[in-house]
Amino acid sequence: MSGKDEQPRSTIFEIDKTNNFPDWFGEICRVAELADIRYGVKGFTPFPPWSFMTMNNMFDILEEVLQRKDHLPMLFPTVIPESNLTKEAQHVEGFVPQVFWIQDTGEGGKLEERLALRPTSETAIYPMYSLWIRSWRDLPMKRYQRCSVFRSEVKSTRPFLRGREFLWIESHNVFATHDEVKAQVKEDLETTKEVVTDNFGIPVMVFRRTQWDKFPGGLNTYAADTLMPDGKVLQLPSTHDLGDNFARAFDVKFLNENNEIEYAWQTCYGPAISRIFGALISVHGDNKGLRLPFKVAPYQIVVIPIYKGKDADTVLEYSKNIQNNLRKAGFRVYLDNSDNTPGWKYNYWEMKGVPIRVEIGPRDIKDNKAVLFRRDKMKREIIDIKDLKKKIVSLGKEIDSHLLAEAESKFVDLIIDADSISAIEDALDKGKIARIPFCTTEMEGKPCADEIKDRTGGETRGTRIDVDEKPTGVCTVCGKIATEIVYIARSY
RNA sequence: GGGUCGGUGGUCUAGUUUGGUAUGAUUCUUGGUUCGGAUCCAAGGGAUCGGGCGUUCAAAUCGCCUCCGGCCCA
Repeated sequence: MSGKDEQPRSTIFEIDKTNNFPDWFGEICRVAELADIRYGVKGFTPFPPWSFMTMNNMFDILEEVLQRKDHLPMLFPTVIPESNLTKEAQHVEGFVPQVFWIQDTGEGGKLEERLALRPTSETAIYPMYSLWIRSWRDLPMKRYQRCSVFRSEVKSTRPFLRGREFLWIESHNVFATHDEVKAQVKEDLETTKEVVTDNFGIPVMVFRRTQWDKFPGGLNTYAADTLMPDGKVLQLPSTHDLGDNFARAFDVKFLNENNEIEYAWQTCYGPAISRIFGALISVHGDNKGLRLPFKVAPYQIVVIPIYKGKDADTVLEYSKNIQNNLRKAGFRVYLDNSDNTPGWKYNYWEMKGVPIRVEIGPRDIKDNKAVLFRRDKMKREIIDIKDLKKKIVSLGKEIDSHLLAEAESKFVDLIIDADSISAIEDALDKGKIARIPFCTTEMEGKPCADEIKDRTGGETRGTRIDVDEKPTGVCTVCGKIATEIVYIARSY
């Protein structure tokens, strides 16, 4: 055995993410134990610990930001009576086709009124808001709930990206004026940026959606899109200016300072953590598996003890001490003292995406050193054991900013200005996003968007609100004076 | 919603053309061996072949229905 021409017999995970993204996604869900599609009900999947722990960390970060901005948590029932669900006409049209209904109980019992599994909770919450809000002194009311919602999607479902039950936070806010609503929308978009980009390392572009693509029943929808490895965009948190439409439908009124009754103004904001998790693994993952940000990884550090028979006790005890010390310092640490060989453990935890690995062997103990490995760059360094905590703190930050920087690099040269439908198609075929002057995002512009969709497969994502852009010239489709610049992308 | 391919121990898979005792690997359990990039050996466990109905002496295999999944298109 020369040992030189031996190939590794197999790998725990090795798939070309860039050229084979659908396979990559399905396999990583299975191998890393993120979602188990064997449950047997379309669009419903159990989430094992590895994905759920990560999503919980993501929820915690989001809730911390919301609470810092004066939103209070609450929880409503899962079911909504049909009469409430159908109070706002456009909302009905938008959501009822996707509703799961409960109508029976026990053996042959019939409910007097059908109950909907909430597809979103406006129609559950606002009837209660109508009771809870009496005076301008009750406003603003800023509340949110962390829950799952149910939508009978007709499109093909995928774990995390499109499920029929998904995990999210929905924030429902009530104000005395429309100006406050606009300020809340801005705050929500800042929250999105802080949470999704600064904490999860996922860059986004923020759009005001077109009138034909807004939240059913609202005035305007604002949404963040990110870019997936296959060149398609994915909608992440969206926030909605509901105007006073729902207040009128659900009778949410308050007495103002002049003792006059007024309808309230509302917003809602719905970051779907399970979907953001899908984006997170897709954006950061590489051919060897997951690369989880330090801030959200269930285990931030895995300690791998390395020993021959006679060293076992010493090395194990030493490793346990390191684990305890790191835990005391507030890190999430796992010590892998299973029977597998070190090489197996390296591959396994790299596939799982643990950001930092500490290797401890007899040599290191003797020299007061440790081997520190970072998953994002697959690089090792040998450090003094006394510097361990300090190094981990700085390395954790470095990993997260490196993951973000790498993701942002995919946005460079992403946008191509197009002046014709064939130019749009060209751009999309290259995996780019097309930017065009457009007649209008009011309903009158829909035929132009439909034509683009038919001929290029691209969807009109709306107008950017995180950059200032002024149109010149005419609509790329109909030739009327352009009033807006819109972006066209293939999407999920 | 349209099209298409698929479903066989926990996982991956052979077998389906030509109906007749279901193949191999891996995982798992036990014992030993090994441990700085997937140790090796031995023994053991594990499947009413997605579900239902039909054809047949006989169905993983043929037919119909259905559920679930992958991919492509709208």
